[in-house]
Amino acid sequence: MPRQTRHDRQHSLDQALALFWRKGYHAASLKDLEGALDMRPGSIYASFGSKERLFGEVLARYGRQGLVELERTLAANPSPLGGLADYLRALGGLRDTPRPCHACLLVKTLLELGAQDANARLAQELLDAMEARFTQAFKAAREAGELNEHKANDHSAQQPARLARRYQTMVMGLRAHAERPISAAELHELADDLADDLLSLCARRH
Amino acid sequence: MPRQTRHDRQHSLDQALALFWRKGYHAASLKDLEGALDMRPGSIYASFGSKERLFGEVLARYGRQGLVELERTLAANPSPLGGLADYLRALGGLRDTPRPCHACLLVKTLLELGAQDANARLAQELLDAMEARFTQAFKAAREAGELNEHKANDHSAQQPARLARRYQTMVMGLRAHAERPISAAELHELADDLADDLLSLCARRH
DNA sequence: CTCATTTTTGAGCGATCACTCAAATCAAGG
DNA sequence: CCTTGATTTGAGTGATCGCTCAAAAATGAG
Repeated sequence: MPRQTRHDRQHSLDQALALFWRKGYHAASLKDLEGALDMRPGSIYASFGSKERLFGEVLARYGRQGLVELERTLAANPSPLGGLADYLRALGGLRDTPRPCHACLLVKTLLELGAQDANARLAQELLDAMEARFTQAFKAAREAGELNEHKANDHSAQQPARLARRYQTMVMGLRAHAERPISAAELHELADDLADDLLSLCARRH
Repeated sequence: MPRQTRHDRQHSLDQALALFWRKGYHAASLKDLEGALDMRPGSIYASFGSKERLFGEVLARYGRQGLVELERTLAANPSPLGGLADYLRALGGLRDTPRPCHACLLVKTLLELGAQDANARLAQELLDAMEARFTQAFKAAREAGELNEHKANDHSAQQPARLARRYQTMVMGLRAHAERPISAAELHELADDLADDLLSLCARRH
């Protein structure tokens, strides 16, 4: 039988993720990858095909992890709307712990590579998946009676899909903001304010 | 006296802006710039010093234009809060007319270059200037009695500076969203919803 | 026109880019 | 142990990167 590989694929992907997340796709060179993965070019190409395909795998992994994290946060709160507020508040902690980067890799990729690139399209699909999960949560919130009922008709801005889009706008804006050199406390304040706004807008009295 | 230059500096900067805005800093090569500016390398370097410094001038120009546009929108509405809502709604038109890119160049730059880069720091300063202008507008709104008074004390989320930060979060998120392949109508809907949320949050009854 | 001065040109610089492949290395089977 | 076959290596590929500079072109003064 063939010898077993020296490198763990998942671990390599995590190392590549940290590098791409920090430096962006173009600025991360193969020399950088050699260092991050502790692999020589030949091994990298044997394992992943090309820088572009490696980045695609990294994106998919990142997106999957993000969805899992969202799912965990939502599951921890019996109230769907409360769960969404919790998720926003949790993003306020982005600067509490060291990270490769504070902004969302999917948004970074979408902005850096432009809408034509194959990996940017993958990033878009993953953002769509997040938005779909947000929509599902807002639907659950409506069914739980957590939304302002007199506004929740089919033509109002309180539709779950439209709420989800605004919610994602807040998440994207918050994470872009997190990349600016503001303090951890300021970021928490911003995230908490946004969470309060969400609750205020959805559940305010009529 | 010396011969006059064949190229208009401002026009060259506009061409460079379109290129950098569309492709990003790293992906825009000097070959691309030669085409966009209709100048050969020697002329480009004689005029602008380096790709990095040229990009810095482009950023400064973009930031100045953005501030002017904000000022114009705010001046067109006697109500400060209404002006801020108008500015959000106007961003909903980003997909109505062809553009090099729909996202904000300052955010693109901040995310692509990382917080250490000199030009990323310039982008941050320009974002700060925008946020400062937002704060000024919210202060004017408070003085005009357009904010929910019982919440506008010094420790509340209704402080102009905190409102401005949330407002900028919405703008950044909206413009990042604009880079996704959504229709012009959807983008208008999102922008209008965000504008309504802003009015709802600031001026809702108490 | 000639001259003086400045701008513009573009071939070409060294460095680095993503990537290849023949050879060396290593693990498992016999 | 040796053989087998997949894995790993790293020097080297051509292409492109940002950039330079001596020469050519262009302008205004006299």
